[in-house]
Amino acid sequence: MVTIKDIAKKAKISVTTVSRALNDFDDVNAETKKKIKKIAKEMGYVPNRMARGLVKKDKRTLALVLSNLEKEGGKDNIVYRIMSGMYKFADSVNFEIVIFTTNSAHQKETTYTQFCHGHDIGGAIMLGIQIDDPYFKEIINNDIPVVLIDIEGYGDKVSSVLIDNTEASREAVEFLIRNNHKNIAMLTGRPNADVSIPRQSGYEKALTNAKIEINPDYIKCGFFLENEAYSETKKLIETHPEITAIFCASDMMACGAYRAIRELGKSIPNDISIVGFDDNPLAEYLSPSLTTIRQDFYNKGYKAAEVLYKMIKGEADSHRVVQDHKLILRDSVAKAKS
Amino acid sequence: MVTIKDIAKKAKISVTTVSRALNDFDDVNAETKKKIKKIAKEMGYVPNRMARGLVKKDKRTLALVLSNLEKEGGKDNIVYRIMSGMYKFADSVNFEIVIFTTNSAHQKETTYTQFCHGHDIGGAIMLGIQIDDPYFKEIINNDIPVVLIDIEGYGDKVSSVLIDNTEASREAVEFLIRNNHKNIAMLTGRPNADVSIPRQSGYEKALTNAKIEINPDYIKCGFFLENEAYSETKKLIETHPEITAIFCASDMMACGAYRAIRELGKSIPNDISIVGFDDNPLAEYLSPSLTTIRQDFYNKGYKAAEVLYKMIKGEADSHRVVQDHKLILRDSVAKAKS
DNA sequence: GTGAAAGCGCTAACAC
DNA sequence: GTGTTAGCGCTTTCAC
Repeated sequence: MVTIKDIAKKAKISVTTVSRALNDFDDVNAETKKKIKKIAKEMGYVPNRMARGLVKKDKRTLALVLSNLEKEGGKDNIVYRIMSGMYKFADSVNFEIVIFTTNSAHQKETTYTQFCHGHDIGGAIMLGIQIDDPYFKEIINNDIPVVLIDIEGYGDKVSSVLIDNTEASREAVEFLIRNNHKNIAMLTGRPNADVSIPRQSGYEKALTNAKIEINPDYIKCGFFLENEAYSETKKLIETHPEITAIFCASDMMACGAYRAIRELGKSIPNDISIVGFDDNPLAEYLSPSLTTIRQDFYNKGYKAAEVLYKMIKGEADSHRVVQDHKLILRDSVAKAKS
Repeated sequence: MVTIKDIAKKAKISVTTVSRALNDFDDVNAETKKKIKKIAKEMGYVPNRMARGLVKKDKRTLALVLSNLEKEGGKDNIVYRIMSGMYKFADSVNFEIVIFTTNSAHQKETTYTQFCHGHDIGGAIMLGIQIDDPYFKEIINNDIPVVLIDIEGYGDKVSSVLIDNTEASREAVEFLIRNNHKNIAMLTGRPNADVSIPRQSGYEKALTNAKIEINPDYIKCGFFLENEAYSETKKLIETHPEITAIFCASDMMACGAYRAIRELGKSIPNDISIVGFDDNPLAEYLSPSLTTIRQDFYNKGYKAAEVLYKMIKGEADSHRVVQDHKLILRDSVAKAKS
């Protein structure tokens, strides 16, 4: 492994000058600089991040805190897409990402704070964290900048990247209403997920705007889980056969609903229309293909990394980034028979 | 940030002893050790990985080399599941993983070797790399241990984790044959993917064993791509209406085949049976649900990390780890009409 | 413009 | 058992 010392020796010059040349300081002779850079290249020199990290205070590493990176890890590829975006940006500014995994249940002996100190972390992106997570408070109160994905947090070092969940849900449900549906049920997500509340508000708002009364019996919690959604849907349709449409706060729940409806011998969309949320890859392969709200997860990751970068650099304060969403029309919605 | 120096000061003892105590050396007084550990805990001491990494030669970091971590990144969650497994193991031995992304087309200025040196990498896991990748040779000839996923490589520092692709394919096609199919087509993967050859061999082997002649016209390359598979299937069925079954070397290609068959007004599995490969989450949600070969990707990642760990520790030489696979029976195969 | 020297936090000789 | 010293590869005062 070639070090600046080797270069110095070869160039018959001090390590100091080599260091300065390689870091493009102006107080070094143009000739010398050029020569040193050439030699460094020839010898295949690579700066050692550890050594540099040890002495410099400006951190070039981000932590990605992943909650519940579990065996099955959801059938979506949301985390993957967010990560792709993050890496894309991080790469472009030569930042590193190191992943710290946690789970709410079993606390590891290494805490988040310890992790950050041990790695000279400049900032962190949190994904999949929940509002009642023990980590949540710790992270928010930490002094290093944080970007939260899909969850709001307050503090001068805390930013959030999310979509307008209320608005998106409202659009989804309004689309159903425009298709003459009146008895519209909703499958909500985990109550401790920050997106669950606005998604439900959007649903309620749409109904209220259309002067449709909100029926609490129509609102069931599916915990973002397919199986939970399946059983809730089954109960829902059996007890309330008048329901003609269901808005699901995630595509995975829509999958569960599909299964329940099919088992009850009903047809989608003829008997019951469905709208999902996320546009996970499954959506277009279901039969019928699922009308849903699309989120750009790749861009979410990219933005999150960018916002974090700016906070670390001191170029930006904490703020909220609201991303666009889009209702994707497919085949799971039909006009309600009037 | 608290350092061993701080601890030393507080304990009125030298840094050396603190270091040794914290690292559980036996040549330090039990009393002292206990005291030091207590103080360290109280002060919330965390060893700085950089400082340690700088001075120790035993590397505790793995590189995960991800080829083509792209925007869309496939609709499967294979990479995600492999990663989950890797992190699980790495966590258990307190190893770190740092991700290096590459793509075949655009070479980054930082090469793999540079990356490894810059990070004091102990070993690397390669995912998604292809046999004709420029990186491939570089990596294989590098002196640091490598574990390849789904691709064979030779060298005394090179291990592979894979399934028996030939055998798996043979089983898949034999299942079709047992269902009276004789005119069985195959959609193969990218020719430069290492798994493509054995998967095709398995197909041919099954046919040969059953004394069915191999028809080259029945073998089409789908490049693991849905759209490619779609158009190839369409051509295939149009020109060879006698085909009653298609074996696809990936589930994504099966999706393409589904679409083509449906558009031709034929039914799955009544007119044409399909078997896929991977058991990606989509498989069970397709209509009809897809019979396919299941791979345990989580375990693949876990094993890969474990093998790498052992190589780094010098506890194992390079070797091949062959994982189990399983034919998952669903609804996309029917008995051929005789 | 360039170099000598100190030090980041830690570990590893070697002495005592 | 414990402390002293040196050094990992790099950056950064501060002289010259």
